[in-house]
Amino acid sequence: MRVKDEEKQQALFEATIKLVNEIGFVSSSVAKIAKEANVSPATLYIYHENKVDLLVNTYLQIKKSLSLAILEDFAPEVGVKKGLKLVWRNMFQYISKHNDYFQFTEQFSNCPYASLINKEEVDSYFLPVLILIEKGIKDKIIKDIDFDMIICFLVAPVLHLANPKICCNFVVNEESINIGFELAWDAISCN
Amino acid sequence: MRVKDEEKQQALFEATIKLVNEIGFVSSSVAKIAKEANVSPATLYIYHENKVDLLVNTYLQIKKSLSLAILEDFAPEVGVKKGLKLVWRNMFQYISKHNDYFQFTEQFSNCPYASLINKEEVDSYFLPVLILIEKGIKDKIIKDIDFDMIICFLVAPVLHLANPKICCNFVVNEESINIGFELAWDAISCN
Amino acid sequence: MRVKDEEKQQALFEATIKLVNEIGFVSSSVAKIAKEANVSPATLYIYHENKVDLLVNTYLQIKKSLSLAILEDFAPEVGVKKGLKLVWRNMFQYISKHNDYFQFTEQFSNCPYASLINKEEVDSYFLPVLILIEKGIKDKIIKDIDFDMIICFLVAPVLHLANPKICCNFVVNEESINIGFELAWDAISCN
Amino acid sequence: MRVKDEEKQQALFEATIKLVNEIGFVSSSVAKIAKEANVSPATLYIYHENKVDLLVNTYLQIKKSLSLAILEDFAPEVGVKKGLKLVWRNMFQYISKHNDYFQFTEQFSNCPYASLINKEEVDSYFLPVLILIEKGIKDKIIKDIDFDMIICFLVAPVLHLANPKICCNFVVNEESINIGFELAWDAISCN
DNA sequence: GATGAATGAGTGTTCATTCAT
DNA sequence: CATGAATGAACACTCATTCAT
Repeated sequence: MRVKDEEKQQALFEATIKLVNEIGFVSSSVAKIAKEANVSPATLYIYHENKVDLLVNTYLQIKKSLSLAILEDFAPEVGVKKGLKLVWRNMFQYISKHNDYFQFTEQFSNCPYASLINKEEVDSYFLPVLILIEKGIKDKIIKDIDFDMIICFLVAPVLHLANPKICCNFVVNEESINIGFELAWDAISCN
Repeated sequence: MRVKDEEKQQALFEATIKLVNEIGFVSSSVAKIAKEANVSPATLYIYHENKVDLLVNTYLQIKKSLSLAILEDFAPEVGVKKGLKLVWRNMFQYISKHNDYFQFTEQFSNCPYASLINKEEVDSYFLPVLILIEKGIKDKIIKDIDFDMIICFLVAPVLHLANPKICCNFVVNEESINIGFELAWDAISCN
Repeated sequence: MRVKDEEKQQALFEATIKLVNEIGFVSSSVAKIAKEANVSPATLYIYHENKVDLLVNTYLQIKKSLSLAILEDFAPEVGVKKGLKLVWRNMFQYISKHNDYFQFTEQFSNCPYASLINKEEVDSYFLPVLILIEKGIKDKIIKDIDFDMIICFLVAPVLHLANPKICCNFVVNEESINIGFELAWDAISCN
Repeated sequence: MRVKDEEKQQALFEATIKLVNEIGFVSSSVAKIAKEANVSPATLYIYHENKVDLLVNTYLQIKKSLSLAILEDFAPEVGVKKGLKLVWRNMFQYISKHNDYFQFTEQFSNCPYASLINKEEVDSYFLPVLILIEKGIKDKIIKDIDFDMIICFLVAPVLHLANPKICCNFVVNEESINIGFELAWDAISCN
């Protein structure tokens, strides 16, 4: 993989996301993606080993940018609840702004290529949040239960609400974001 | 004249679910599905108009059977919390038992074919639960907020926890089911 | 071939002609023809050995009916010119009335199945006309040249003019039929 | 980057003509044509949008080459009869030489794809001949009747006589060509 | 580095025909 | 006699990938 033209690289990512969202994995052929990116199919293979590699790399790049967005202005010092609330709001805002990225990852997460992802590495992007939760548990602010369970009530509702395919009526605004967080907080916090 | 063979129909459904789970939508060709079902590719087209029709019908059948399982022993008279708890437990048990069905629907829900589903019809399968929640709101047992939000905290965590691709460590047992429900209940109930 | 229901037989012929004209040989499958004739594909095979047999039989039936139409009111006694003129007019009238039959035979004559036809048998349907022409040659009313050449100037123009695919503007009426015959007669007669 | 191979293009045309003549439109599959042309089926689609496009383009190329052959040495100055006689002879010679091309167009003209051809454009190839005929009519050398009728007696007999499927006994030589033309001329000329 | 041509293997689908009733 | 179910083979076409330039 000889990297040269950053623009082509980016055009390929965007073409991939756009096409997969519009016509799905099944119909998104290399030829179509290359055309959408104004690039020859052969060129695509300079930047990615093969088709699966392209998809995986696209996924990883999105996850990376998501983690950056989520941790924007994040400061553990403000306390557990305030910290998590910021993360919660950042997630909603990122997803609202980049709904196409989000749709892509949702599709990708549920397809067999997902198993090619190094989950631990992706998780590490979000480490500061995990540390804050652990602190919350230790300080008896958050219920002392299985970690997956906590994450579940913090993440799953966001993905559910923000997914227009599932919640087509849900409106994302400051108020609904706050209400949502209060429910999540009621679920995981000690009383 | 021969008569349509119910066994073939069923074999097709099972082959579809198995293959889609194992190799994904992209690689699940009609030829492979037919072979897995011990049926000629041409025969598949007697039972389904085309490949998409096969996938959609498979999805609908699963959703139907899920709704039946969820509502087993359901009796609104037992009260809001107990009623919802039963539903919650039924969901976990169904998903544990039929993890392959569940995986299929998760993939399907996030692929473009999902838009071909009449969502209202599918929702209607679960109507009794919706009515119980509405009663809970009216009786001030459940928070008076957007309906989607309530559903979200009741459904999304189940799908999240039960999905081995996401929560590979989570163990489904009587205790973890109960804990999960208590969190969900804390989220949606009036204190 | 066990013949029983004359109606089904006829329905099959008409369905074949209609479909071949509308969508061509290539797309006219046995299944479609059977459906058009309100008959099961399997039933078709009671009346015809296979698909080619169906097409050939359809062609032969049309040729037979054409020969009957052409020879209607034919009487060699009226003389060579009057006799041929009647035949000429009968041809135009038959083709105008049964343009779908005609289109079918034109397509069929130019496809490889045509070689399966016993040309001599078909020609024999039109024997009286051939005899009249021979008489015309003997009586020095018609030019004494190759027989094929005579037939050619009597038949080819009709097929050409009556074919809406070639002569889309040509109008078939009493006057144009007469003019056409005069040209043909000028061509073949001893001035 | 490789460059489009003119040889492949030509091989495809010839394979198409050969196969369609030998086994007909119905049996001439893309796979067979590609094999005959020593080319991958996929390659065929680089040169032609689809199968119909291949057939249409083949037809058009033949018509173009026919028009060039017909107008070879054509000079309106030699007069109407001599001019048309040259065209008549050129047609016979071209058809004799390229009987396979001719057979293909005969089949094509009578199949439903024919409607995809821009007839006016094809006609324009032969414009000089049409102009000569018009001059003949104006000069009262040719009968003043419907144009289609004139064309019919000039063209249909050639196609008829030259078609070995119809006139299997007819021998094309200088004498028979002349005799044929005299008949045609007797038909259309003002005696 | 970048490309369009080229391809064998595969796609979803339909085919002519036969089978079991 | 009549049928719809059933099928292996074939269909037109597209695929991910490589090649020659």
